[in-house]
Amino acid sequence: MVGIRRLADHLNLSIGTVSRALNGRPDVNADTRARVLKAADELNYVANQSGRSLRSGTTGAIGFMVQTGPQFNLQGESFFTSVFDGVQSVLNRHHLDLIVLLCAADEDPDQYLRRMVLRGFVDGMIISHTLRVDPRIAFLASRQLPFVTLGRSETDAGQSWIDIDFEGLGRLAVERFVAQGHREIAVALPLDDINLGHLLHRAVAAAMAAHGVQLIPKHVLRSQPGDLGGFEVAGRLAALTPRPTAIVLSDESLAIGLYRGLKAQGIVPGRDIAVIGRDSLAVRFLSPTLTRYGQSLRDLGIELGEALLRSMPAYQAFYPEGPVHKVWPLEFTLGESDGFTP
Amino acid sequence: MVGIRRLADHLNLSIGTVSRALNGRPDVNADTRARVLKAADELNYVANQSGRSLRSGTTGAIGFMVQTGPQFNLQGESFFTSVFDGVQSVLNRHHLDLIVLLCAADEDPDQYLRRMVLRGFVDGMIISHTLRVDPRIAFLASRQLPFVTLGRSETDAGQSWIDIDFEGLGRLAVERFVAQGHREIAVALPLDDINLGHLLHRAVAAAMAAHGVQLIPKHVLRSQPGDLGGFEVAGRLAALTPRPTAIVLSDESLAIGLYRGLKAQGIVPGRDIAVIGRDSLAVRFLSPTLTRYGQSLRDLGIELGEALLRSMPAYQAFYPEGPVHKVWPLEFTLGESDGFTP
DNA sequence: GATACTACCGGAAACGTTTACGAGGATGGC
DNA sequence: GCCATCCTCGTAAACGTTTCCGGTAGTATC
Repeated sequence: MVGIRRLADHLNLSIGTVSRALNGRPDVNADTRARVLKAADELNYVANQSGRSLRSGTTGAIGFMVQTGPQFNLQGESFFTSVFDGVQSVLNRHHLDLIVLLCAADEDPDQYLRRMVLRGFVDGMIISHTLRVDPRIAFLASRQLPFVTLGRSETDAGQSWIDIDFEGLGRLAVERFVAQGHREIAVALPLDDINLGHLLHRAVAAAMAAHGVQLIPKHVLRSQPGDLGGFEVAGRLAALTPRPTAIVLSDESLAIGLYRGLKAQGIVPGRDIAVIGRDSLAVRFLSPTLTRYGQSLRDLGIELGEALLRSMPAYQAFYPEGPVHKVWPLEFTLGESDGFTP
Repeated sequence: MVGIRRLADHLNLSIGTVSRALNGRPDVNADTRARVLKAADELNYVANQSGRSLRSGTTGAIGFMVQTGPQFNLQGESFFTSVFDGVQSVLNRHHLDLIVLLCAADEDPDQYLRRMVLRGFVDGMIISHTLRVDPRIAFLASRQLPFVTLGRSETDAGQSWIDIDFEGLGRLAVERFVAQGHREIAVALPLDDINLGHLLHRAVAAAMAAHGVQLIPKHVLRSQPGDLGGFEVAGRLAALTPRPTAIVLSDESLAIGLYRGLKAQGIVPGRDIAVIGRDSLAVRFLSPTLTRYGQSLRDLGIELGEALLRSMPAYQAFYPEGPVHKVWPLEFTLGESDGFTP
């Protein structure tokens, strides 16, 4: 292991000068800097991260916490890789690296976040899957660690957030349904207190009410995300009498299981029921094609990365100050699944 | 920020004693230890990771490097979350945390690994997507960092590896095909030099030769992974004259795009062509159902985690010594897609 | 030619922790 | 009563880096 001391000895310089040269400080001669960089490359010296962090208090890494496990199986995935890609492209411009912290399904997310933050690996955090009331936000704020959330929350610590337009999804889907004559409209929501479920629920109810239709409590179908949840929803949907004639889905991959479940019941989307869902790679291959709302996840990731940098003092020279609150616009894709009219 | 010094002052102890108490060293009184733990909890003291790593040379984190980006989009995902889950369950038993390092598609994997390792975040590494000749293995070995690979490689540094049985996949698929009378058999492989492609290719050719059938070079279809690759393969498959009557797929999600592409050509799996693929969550909902080989990915992850711990000196008291080389057994699932006989 | 200033560099402290070493008291055996 | 042993704890030296501070030249100013 070659440290800065050996590098300095090799160059007949002091470690202070070597450090300054490597870190681009102004008070070092251009020639010596070149010499130092050359020698560092030859001896392939790399600064020890622990030493550096200990002294400077920064690590150069940003954490992105996601939840995983059986119930989040297919769901978050093509989703997250696109978002990661966008975030990374921003961070890399500033020599920051993204590390993904995945909380296992059997672990408490609050505890997990706490542990990872206190470990001191990261200079900033991005958290997703925000709950309507989310203790993680208060914790991060209390630690004064820069962070942003993917998803709004009613717990507000003044942080930036970027979110998907679940309210728009609910409103637009309902308006399509109502215009086609539907009155028995259902909505599939997550089980837990994740905020997007609340937003979608409220938006659907409001849009229906605005058209003089009522959202029946029995038509609010809560389930696990992913294909299994969708399958289960299909069963419960088929058992309802009268059966709803239309349904809007909260989760990207609910549609897959829903189609499978409906098929088992002899119900064909677009012929026997109208379905509007969210876009993802997997649902693009459903037949009949799904009518859906999506968004550019890579761009969303870029926005997320920039919002984080805004909140980090070291980078506020590059980005305008102040928190970002942005609801990402929806992109509509017409499919065959909402062709059915009652 | 409360450090060990403030904690020691508060307890009227020396920082040495406090450190020993917290780290479970034997030479500290049981009462004082209890006192220390209590105070640490109350003042919610958490050891600074940089200081600890600097002194002890360990971080308590294990890295799992995966590649992402457009061409790895849907593919690796339900796959990896299951593997991660297994790895994590092992590591957590020893208070190690898993952090996921994802290499963007536009970055050189060797450079990325190098950077992350030299950053000094991790005590050990798991790498996947092993190439037939993989410089990362030599690099990790030269750094003497404990590591294991998910996937064999011809670059051998004596490390442990766990792999999926691609040779079995090729052999068993071919045997099924041949028994059904197929002679024009194709195989879909990855584009790059990833070792699994080589293994599958060789196994298919050998199994066919053993039955007096020849693998025609034009029937080796190389493509990107994922649904897009599968779609492309379908087009090239349909263009071949005479068209192969059977195909075996290397990638978990090729089947999705393949089905879509075949459908566009009016070719139905199980009726016009026999298809055998690999299992994943997404392919389970194809229609006609896919005949496929899979494996318990969570168990594979557990094995992977244990293999890594074996190679770390600090944990060799818990696990038997020596490298692990394990080819994971296949689980067969009969579907409708290989029902076609020429 | 004295002063002021600049450019560059060395010295040394500090970051927070672990751990080798030794000191002190208590205990035990003879 | 003495020596050996054990238990418990304090002291201090590391780990590798960054950064403040001061010092030495050299140059410019008058």
